[in-house]
Amino acid sequence: MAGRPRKTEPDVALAAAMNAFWAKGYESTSMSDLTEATGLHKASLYQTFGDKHQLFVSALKLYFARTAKAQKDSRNGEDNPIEALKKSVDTTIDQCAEGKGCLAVNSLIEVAPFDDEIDRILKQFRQRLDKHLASLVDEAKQKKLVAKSVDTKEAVKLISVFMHGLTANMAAGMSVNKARTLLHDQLDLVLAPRKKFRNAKI
Amino acid sequence: MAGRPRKTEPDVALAAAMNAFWAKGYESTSMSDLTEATGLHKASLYQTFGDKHQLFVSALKLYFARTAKAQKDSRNGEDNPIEALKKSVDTTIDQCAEGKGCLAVNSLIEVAPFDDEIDRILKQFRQRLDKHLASLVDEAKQKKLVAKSVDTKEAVKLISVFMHGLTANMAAGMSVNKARTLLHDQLDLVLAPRKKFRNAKI
DNA sequence: AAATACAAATACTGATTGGTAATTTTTGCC
DNA sequence: GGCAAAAATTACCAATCAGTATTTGTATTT
Repeated sequence: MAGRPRKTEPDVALAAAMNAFWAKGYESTSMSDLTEATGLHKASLYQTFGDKHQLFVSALKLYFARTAKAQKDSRNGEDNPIEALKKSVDTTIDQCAEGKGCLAVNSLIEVAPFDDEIDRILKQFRQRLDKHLASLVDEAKQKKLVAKSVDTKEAVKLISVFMHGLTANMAAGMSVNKARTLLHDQLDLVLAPRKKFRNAKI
Repeated sequence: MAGRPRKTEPDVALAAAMNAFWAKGYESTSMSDLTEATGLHKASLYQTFGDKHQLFVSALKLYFARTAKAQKDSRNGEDNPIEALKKSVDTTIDQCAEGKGCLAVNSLIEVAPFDDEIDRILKQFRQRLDKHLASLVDEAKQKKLVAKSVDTKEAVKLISVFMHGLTANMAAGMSVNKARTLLHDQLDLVLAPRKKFRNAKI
């Protein structure tokens, strides 16, 4: 019933592995990188988490759990759904600082195209985030903070795709400030009603 | 002065290598993948292009040369700068079809963070594309197709970052049609003048 | 104290990686 | 035909990869 005590709790090791994958991507993170990051020996990692791919799946799921929690928290004590939306996307941006980008977007490009399981997980993740944004936009429409002429689904897609682009740029060094400024411009554009410019033939 | 004839011209082999990197990324494309793609043996590749990294640099530069040419061509016989801009970004989207995404954006995430040379090349590339878009926006403003209240630099950034997001999604399977629709929505939003919604506290 | 349970740690595997050295083949020129 | 140039080809290298089998160490339970 008892045995040698763990030197590191599995969830702590998993968080460390997640950060390693986040920093270097899936392929480039070797098992030896992971042992260094977690402090666990290779054999222990296999014992605890299965192979490298299973470990990556677990790391992704942890990332999503944390992100989802951050999203929920950003709603706390915030009546204005627009402000809540702003806080929500801002925390996402903050999370991508230090040249790491977003683990989900990084994986979207690096591994999803060749890995059905990861592709499925990421798709589900994006859907959940989009749903969250959509509910905030809808609430804003109900409270007349956003014109009802704004198409919720379109608006959400324009925001989330833009954020994917931002995190891609942040992975390559775009500053948090620059990203936040652009994101706010985009929000302003998407959520404000617009009139067509009379000469524009777009 | 003469020797055994090449079985494949270097530029043909380079194009094949570029496609291989495009399809699988830098790390995941092994030398053996490259020999298969180019038809050249490993030693010949090293002889002709240097090591894997130099070959990747050459492949990136080819990608940029082709993209730049496509941009220029999209201007041919097009008076309206807005239409030219649309054609220009549309060709970029077309190029990213079939789940490959954009080689530049893929590399931005996968290799730029750990490779100063690639980072430099990609940065230069983005600057050149942004400049091209900016000149079209400016021309549109001069011809009163776009309101002069539109900030050119901001507009360009909102378009190009959005496109990065689009190509990331296309790498993971977003259809060309969906991407094009969203991109046109974004262009419409960015280039049309806007009025603030009175209740919006964004 | 002995048995049991469980994790750490070491040592190892075969396959694949990027990269080279040596050799063979095919051409043009004298 | 023979020489020289250049590319193709084969054979090879050390290092690293993901993954595993085995042993050692440390706790609880009886």
